[in-house]
Amino acid sequence: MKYWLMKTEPTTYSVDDLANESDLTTCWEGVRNYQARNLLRDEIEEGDRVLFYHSACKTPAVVGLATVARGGYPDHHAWDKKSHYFDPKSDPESPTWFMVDVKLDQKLERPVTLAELREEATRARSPLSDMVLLQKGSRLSVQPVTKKQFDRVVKMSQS
DNA sequence: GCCAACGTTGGC
DNA sequence: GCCAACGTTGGC
Repeated sequence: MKYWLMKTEPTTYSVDDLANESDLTTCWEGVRNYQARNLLRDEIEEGDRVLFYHSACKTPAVVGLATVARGGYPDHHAWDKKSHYFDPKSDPESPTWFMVDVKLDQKLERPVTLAELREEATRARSPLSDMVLLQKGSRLSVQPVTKKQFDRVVKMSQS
């Protein structure tokens, strides 16, 4: 099992939106970055765990835990001309873009803010010290986290 | 709203 | 293949 962090802008799609889905599940469509695409297509599998992160908002934070409900499959929005995510270069015969399904396990009791993550990362031997999210210039919308990082973030949400 | 960092595009 | 211009991300 692997661990990931997925970013979403809450004004576009928030953890509450996911909580309001009838089956607590949504497809993670619209990723249009090749590095993230490769993860979605090749690495992310059913059962993997996800930190659900709110970005580009007043208080960026990990706000929920989710599980991958379906591994990588073609993002059909790419060839829907009416979709915001339409991409004329993506061919249904050989899809360019992929997505996964994620299911919400729980909203965190307490969001773990980016500021707290940064602070924790400065502590000696913190598992967060090499967290991708905290690296300068990092803006991958789907990124790997280690089990230790995942567990630490969960623990921070409980204290 | 600003701006640094990064990714993509396209002329050459 | 280089690189300038442009677009996007996302913290602050």
